[in-house]
Amino acid sequence: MPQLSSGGGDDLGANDEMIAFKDEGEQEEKIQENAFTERDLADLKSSLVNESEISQSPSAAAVRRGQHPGEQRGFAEKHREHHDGVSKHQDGGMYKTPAYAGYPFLMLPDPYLPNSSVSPSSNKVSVVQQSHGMHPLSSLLPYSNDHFSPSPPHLPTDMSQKTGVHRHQSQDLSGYYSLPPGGVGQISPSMGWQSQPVYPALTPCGFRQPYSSNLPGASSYSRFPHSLMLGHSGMHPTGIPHPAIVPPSGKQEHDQYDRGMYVKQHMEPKREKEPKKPVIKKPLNAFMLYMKEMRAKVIAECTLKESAAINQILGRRWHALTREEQAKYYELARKERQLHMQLYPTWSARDNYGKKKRRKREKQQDPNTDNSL
DNA sequence: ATCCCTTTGAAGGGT
DNA sequence: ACCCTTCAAAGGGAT
Repeated sequence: MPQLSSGGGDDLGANDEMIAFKDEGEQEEKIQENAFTERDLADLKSSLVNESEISQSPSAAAVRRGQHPGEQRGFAEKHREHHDGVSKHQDGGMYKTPAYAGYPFLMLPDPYLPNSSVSPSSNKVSVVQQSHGMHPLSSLLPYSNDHFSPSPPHLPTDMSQKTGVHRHQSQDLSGYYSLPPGGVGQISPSMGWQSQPVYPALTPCGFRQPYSSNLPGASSYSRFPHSLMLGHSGMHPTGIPHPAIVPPSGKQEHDQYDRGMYVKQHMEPKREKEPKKPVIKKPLNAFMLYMKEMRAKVIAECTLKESAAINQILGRRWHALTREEQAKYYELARKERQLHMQLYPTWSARDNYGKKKRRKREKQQDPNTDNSL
């Protein structure tokens, strides 16, 4: 699929090309597992937490994707092939599912808005956040805007008016991202959810539920904290506020749920403290975008809270997605990278190295004792 | 208060 | 080209 830029297309983003899945090799055995018995399902249900290696889901995914002969190829090839077959119909069945109850991109900082100058040289971008602004990328997705339209209570709906910025949702996205013509439109979900039963069939979550059902649930939906959707106090050196910019204090994701709260927390404390350089975070990859979107749904379905467990589910669901479904997120991620690159041309992922301490590095050193030398 | 966990993908550096 | 490491989100749990 061309526009996924297997090198071609745009030279901005790194190839979204999908390297073969880590567990792609497992698919051999998965083929044997095609006879996925109910007993397996039962086992899975009871031991999903640990069975990420067992990868039933990938097998399930294999079953779904296995409709095509060349199932064991790398994902890039799969994508390529799939996009050859795409563009049949645009009804986007999958997107109609309530699972996509609105996409975070619908609310974005001005830099992402059509009329906002994305050019790094412009400082005129309003810092005020739009509540019902439409992300240019959102046009990529059939997510109905009205899923998000009832603007969250904590986000004043007239904010856009304050900014004096009007957005033209109908404007051509490619204009903002310098995308190759047709790059956007080519993403067309075709297969829809008809083949979705894999996971949902298992259980809504296919997961053991260690928690009682007193979860925030629906409230989680109202705060879709996409990195691109909410404003921050972070400011790009150019003056352009960008969600990727996080105040040195970090923890942006927790604060951004409620802008009011965010402001409150950041107005008084250490005002005169030397303004350390804001951290520009990495653009989200396809899976991260998918997680952001689906996390709330999984939480609601599975009454889970632990992100580690949720992420396991999301990881399996990710593999269970059809190529078309995944392609949507790959494309979004590609555009995020493009935008990120436009906003912060000099930024490097390396800039954030060491910001998270060392984490598991030493952990990995432990098991293998050869590091002891 | 900080780090871990857990997932996939992107990116950078080393070989 | 390939391999390894780190980070991106998330939030409960552990330290």
